[in-house]
Amino acid sequence: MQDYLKGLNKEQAEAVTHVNGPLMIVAGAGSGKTKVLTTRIAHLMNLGIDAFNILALTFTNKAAAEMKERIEKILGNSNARNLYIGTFHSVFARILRGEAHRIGYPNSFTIYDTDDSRSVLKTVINELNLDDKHYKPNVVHSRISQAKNALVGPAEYATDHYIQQEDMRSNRPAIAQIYQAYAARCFKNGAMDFDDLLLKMYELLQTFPEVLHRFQHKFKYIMIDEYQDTNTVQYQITKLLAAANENICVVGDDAQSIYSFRGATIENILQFQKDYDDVKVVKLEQNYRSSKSILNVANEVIKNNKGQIPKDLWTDNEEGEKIKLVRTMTDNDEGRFVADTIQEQKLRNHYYNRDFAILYRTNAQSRSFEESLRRMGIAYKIFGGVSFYQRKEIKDFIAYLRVVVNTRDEEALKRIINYPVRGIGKTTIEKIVIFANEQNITVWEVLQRAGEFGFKAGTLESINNFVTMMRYFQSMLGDKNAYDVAVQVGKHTNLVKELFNDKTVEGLARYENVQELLNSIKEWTESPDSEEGEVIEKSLGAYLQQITLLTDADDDDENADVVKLMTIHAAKGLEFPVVFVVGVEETLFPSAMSINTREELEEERRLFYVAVTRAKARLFLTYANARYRFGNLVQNEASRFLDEMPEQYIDKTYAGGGLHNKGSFENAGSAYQRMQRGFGDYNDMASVEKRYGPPPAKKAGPERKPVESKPSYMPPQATAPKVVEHKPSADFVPSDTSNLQAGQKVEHQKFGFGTVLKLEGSAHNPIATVKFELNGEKKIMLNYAKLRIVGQD
DNA sequence: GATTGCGCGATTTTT
DNA sequence: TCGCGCAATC
Repeated sequence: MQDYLKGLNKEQAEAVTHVNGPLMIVAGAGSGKTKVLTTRIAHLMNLGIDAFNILALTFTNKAAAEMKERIEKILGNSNARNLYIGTFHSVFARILRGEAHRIGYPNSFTIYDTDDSRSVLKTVINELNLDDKHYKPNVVHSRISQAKNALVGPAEYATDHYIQQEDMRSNRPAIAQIYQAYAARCFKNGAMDFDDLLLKMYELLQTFPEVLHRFQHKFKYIMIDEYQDTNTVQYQITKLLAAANENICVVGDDAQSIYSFRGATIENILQFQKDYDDVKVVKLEQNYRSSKSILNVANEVIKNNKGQIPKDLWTDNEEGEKIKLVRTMTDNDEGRFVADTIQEQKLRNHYYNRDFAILYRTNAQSRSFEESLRRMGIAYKIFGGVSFYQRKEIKDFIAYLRVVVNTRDEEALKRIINYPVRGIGKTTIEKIVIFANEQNITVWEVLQRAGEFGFKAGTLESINNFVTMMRYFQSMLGDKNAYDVAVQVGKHTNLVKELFNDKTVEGLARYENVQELLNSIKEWTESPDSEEGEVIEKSLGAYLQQITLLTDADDDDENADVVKLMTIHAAKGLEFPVVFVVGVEETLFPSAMSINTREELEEERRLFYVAVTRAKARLFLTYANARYRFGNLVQNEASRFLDEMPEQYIDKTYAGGGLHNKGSFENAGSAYQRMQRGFGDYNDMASVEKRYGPPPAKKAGPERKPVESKPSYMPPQATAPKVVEHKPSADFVPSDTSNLQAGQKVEHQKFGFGTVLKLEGSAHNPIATVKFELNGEKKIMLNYAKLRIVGQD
């Protein structure tokens, strides 16, 4: 027997050693699923199966990276490098990078993230003369996304009776039309959104049998993690790929299916046994993660869901601590309680920050925990906030790179055409877009042939300069790597300089972020290629596609000693010694949006199950009597899920308000009684306010320090004054600036003293660039702003 | 072109 | 309450 098989229990070993033919692993929470998957891959390779022939699909990049790492460890060599392991999206993006031309996209197609998609939708909605207040881009987007994930194209969408009825009912009959226009625009832009990565992959395999055969032959062994969360497209693609060899292994747990909003259907896992003959089914039912108390509570709650695959999850672990159920007065008290408890647990049980996780239903709940943790000086990190790549300055920079790689990308082109300012104004851009639409050519083509469209001489010159610059960047693509191109872009566009000259607090942060971006491109460029066989492309195009699929959860630094804050969704697949599940209240968890049907409610319950089963040793569930929502205090009841938990594993506590409630578990009895009575006299808002004071304090001033210095996860910046105030001289009289010269010293009423660097713009609309002593470089329109000429420099 | 001030809507969850 | 889009000013 191989060494690596020794640490497995009977069922795990059974799953690992099943080599050929379909295999379904029903893996309960904490049952060693990742171990089985990685060991199985190692086993396959040990049997002589080539790494190039193995495909493993996961739901996060992080899960993929972890798998790779663990396989390498088992094998003791780096053969794992050649495995195709990744998320559905990233693996398909990589394949499409070689094949997209077949379906009319450039191979260097752009990947649109959610923001890009919404922005294109907004454009399209306006072009159709529809009201974007009524056809809200995000509503429309989710509708289109659902359709794509269910393999429903624009044509079918428009004719499907049921879909049309739904749209009529919500009074949005034009969604079909928008869908059609949106798809056409994305295509014209040479861009795919997240859903397209799946949809176009499917179309590719459907339309080109030779491509299908090639990949069927290549991926002789297919493994899919979190199968319960696959949607229709994903299901169909894997079915196509697996059809030739039927060596497909899926791992899932129907009790942890929490992505139906993304089109995932639990049917896929239930269907699996019907799709193939002789499906081997292995159930992993021993939990190695959690204490008995925790597991029993989870099991008991999930029993309230109907139609589960029968399984009996058990553990040999100790009974452990009871689950602490804690009620607080407000969300701020909840934050304080959690921070206090973390501090106390660190002292009492010698935990590190990294042993704690705070899990919530919605991202918006993180605020009170951030504040209390910061106040206690406990380092933390929020996962799933605004990603680094979503920041404006980063998106601007990346937009240049995107256009360089794919000139069809109108979305990016519009973003940068006049940024930094180069005299191609709003009106000009509107004209350009109209020309492009009229002639059915791309915006870039209009720019290239600008001479034919009768622009004014000045405008034409600006356009031509822009085109020349972009062509210069493009000319480097062939022989320069991603980093070199990016550096040139930064230089020639003045982007970097512009940010450098902005000396405000935000300006500095933006400059640092762009530097950070350049560093990351460099790092990526220099990271090792695959040793043999496929060389991982280090082109700019490959880089851009890659980063769009990154989320900030992916760059988790395991070693960082920080408390982790994230949504329950983001916590799936992770485990922590001590877990706080917070905000366990009606309307929040279960969410008010999800209590209308049994299906929705059951998904919320599964989510609760996922949350509870993340904990290894200690679990705290907290909920607040009232919380601030949009500025007012709103009352909530305890979540119904709490009633479903077996009492004998629960320790109920009331952690009152204020800072002096440490170790208040002693008064559990009376608190419990008060809870039973529904908190009697604290039940009205007036007394809550009276006792706990007015709404939360204003954000602290500029002294607020981020706990971590990494730019991508800085807590929200306090708003520092944008302009360093200048008090105009008493004798301030605006000068006649018609003969202003570069080099002259001037005073501005608000910006203070500065030196004129250059003059541009037309005679009737002159613009001066002035470098102010206190506020950096500004462009000043002389027609409006008043400058006093102080003298020669 | 850039800044400021006002009014309004927002909270599910993610690749 | 907060952040964003839009209109009004410099």
